[in-house]
Amino acid sequence: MDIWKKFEENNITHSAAHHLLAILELKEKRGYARVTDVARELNITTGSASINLKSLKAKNLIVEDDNKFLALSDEGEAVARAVLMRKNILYSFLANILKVKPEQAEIDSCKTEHLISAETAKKLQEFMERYEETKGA
Amino acid sequence: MDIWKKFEENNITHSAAHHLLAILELKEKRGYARVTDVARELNITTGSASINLKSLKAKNLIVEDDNKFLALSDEGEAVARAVLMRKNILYSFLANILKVKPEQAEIDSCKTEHLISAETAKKLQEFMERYEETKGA
DNA sequence: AGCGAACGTTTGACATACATAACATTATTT
DNA sequence: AAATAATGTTATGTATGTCAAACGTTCGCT
Repeated sequence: MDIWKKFEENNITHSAAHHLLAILELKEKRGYARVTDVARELNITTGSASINLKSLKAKNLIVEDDNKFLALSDEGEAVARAVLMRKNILYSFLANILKVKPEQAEIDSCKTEHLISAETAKKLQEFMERYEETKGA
Repeated sequence: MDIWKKFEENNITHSAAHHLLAILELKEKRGYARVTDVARELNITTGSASINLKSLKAKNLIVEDDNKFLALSDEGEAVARAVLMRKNILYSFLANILKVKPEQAEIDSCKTEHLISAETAKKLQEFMERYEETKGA
């Protein structure tokens, strides 16, 4: 019933996913992530980032130390890595198999990375493995 | 720059797409579509439908006759049919090629139908045609 | 110590998209 | 014609997500 409404029923919104990804990337790239860093990374104002990150803290996806440095919780990191993996699978399928132009493949995989189900992601990956094999090195 | 922000930059929102699809379906199935019919089809209140449809009228995707019967404009129909086509391509790829469970394929294709680019849709379709051929009837 | 920059939060505004509920209008039914 | 039902619109409220601008705190430099 009401399959179309499931669009709203995501564990995570597109915006939230990218806040988590920003922290993941910042931590790996620079070792730390603050509100300002996330805002710069996402090219939004610190006001927006502050509010958005607050709700992610409330959901226990992000933790903050006494110096206001941000980190992903275990759950947050799991979510971020899952999204990242899906995006990579999608991008790879679009760019390498369908031969969609890199720029467009980037956009399309970014738009859908947080929306596809675990089942679809898994089956797409398996499909690509078989496909590469068949194509034969 | 800011590829992740392109999520918002769609011609049409998920919600709007389904309002158009509802009208398309109602017209084909019953010959007419009013605010109430759309609300029932989408399982939202008539209040919400009224407001949502108003903005689609403002964008000239929907026209209304003097009896408040709704129809898609040429542009609205083009948008609706494009979305429908993408959904069918996606569903077919997920269900028939990846063997994603029908229920899940339905959900995933519905979530992404309005997000994938024309290029990706076209190339996915071509890929499937080649794939079916290769599989050879 | 004090000044200014950087940082973070809060406020108020806007846009989308949903809900309820009250209200007006139009149709049906007796 | 009057009562009831169906239809449609218009508040009002919620939630997300953006902005700009004001505010306070904290940090660094002189």
